[in-house]
Amino acid sequence: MIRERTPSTAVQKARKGEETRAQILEAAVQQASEAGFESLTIGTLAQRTGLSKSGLFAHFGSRSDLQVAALDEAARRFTETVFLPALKAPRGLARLTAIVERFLGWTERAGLKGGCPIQAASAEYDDIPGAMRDAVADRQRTLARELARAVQMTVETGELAADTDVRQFVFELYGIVLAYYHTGRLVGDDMARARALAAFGRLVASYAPARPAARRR
Amino acid sequence: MIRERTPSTAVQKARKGEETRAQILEAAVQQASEAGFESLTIGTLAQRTGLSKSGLFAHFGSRSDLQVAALDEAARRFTETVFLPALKAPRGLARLTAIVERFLGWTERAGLKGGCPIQAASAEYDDIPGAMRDAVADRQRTLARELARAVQMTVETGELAADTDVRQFVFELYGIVLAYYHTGRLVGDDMARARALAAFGRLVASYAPARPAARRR
DNA sequence: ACAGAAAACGAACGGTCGTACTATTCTGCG
DNA sequence: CGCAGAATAGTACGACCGTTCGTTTTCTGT
Repeated sequence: MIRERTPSTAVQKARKGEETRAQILEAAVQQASEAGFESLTIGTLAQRTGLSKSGLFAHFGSRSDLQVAALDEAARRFTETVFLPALKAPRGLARLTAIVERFLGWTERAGLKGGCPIQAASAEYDDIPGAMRDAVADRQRTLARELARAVQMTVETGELAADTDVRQFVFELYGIVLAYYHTGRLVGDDMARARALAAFGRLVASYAPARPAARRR
Repeated sequence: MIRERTPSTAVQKARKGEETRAQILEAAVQQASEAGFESLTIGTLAQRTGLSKSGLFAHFGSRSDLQVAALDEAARRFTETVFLPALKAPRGLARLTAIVERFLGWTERAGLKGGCPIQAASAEYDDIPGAMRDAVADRQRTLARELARAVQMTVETGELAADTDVRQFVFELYGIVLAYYHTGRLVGDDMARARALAAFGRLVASYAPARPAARRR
């Protein structure tokens, strides 16, 4: 992976092939964001990257592998854009709120022009067995687990009721995010974001502890 | 298929062509439910219905028209399966609850094997200008309006707070439905349904009037 | 029963799809 | 510099795509 001759630049140079591969994935994620993973076609992508069909194809064993790789790349960016920065906030409600705020419209922050690729993949391959469905189901499980962890911590800081059903909370939280993505194109992003944040506030309030405990620390 | 002149049955027989067209749309909606509208291909559909490609094609001017027709048919079934029966419940919370209960898993009740076609279309064509996007956006607006009407009635019966932000309520309600569809394939339909109904109960409770008013009538 | 209309068919089109194969060009190390 | 191996290009393939068109079959109204 890491490669270097003279480390003149901060970023380590990969071998040429990996660099090209990264460029392809960049284009692929962009395309998937705009028109779904089913629109990831070898020819279109080759044209977009300036490669020949066969040259591009050689980087992945098959179209399916390319799609999965693009999904992985999208997930990597999601983590990088949403979760990692939110870890700087103190655990508990602050961090959970940071996650939600970054979750809403993360694609824009990540430079994607369309919607959330992971959600797109989820909708596209829900009922179609294959490598893509397996990959996307795996990603969704990971996401749910990480959200649950953040919620659990918020319970532990006393900012949510001790008897909070964490999975139920995550379910409702994810619903808000989905509604946000769904509504965005219809009523404008700002409005959708405001509605989503309001909904999140109401959700937190409805799970508030009986007698608000002092926050730890 | 079946054909007759004398109207011995209650249902008036359409001309042969319209009957075939209906069969095609039946197959198309089924297919869209299972694998999305982008999977609606002339060849596949012809094979499914036992028609020739050109024979099928003649019923619609283009693939795009076929897709839109399939979406319209799906929407018709949605109304038939979800809204119309719920109108029998008295206006207010009872009717709203009936709508939600029928909304969850309506595809199964309508005989579809996959997910909700309308939601699939929504995800697929969000960012792709064209006839399909226009059609699906229109459907979504109609749906939001009808949900808002049911919620508004519930406010008027005093079962929701008088200062309820109806659009916000619909936003959150729709999020629950989306989360249900999204979670269903991951954790099983029963579990997802239970979570969705619990979330709906919590949503209603969180918008409860300050001092619960007596229900009208 | 028959004529005219409607419906369905069959073949063909130019394209694009994913994927093999081989050939060429480039890159990085000794 | 030269050479091995990686990276990319080129070409060809069979399959399917949506669509067109002319023909044939089936229906329908009288």
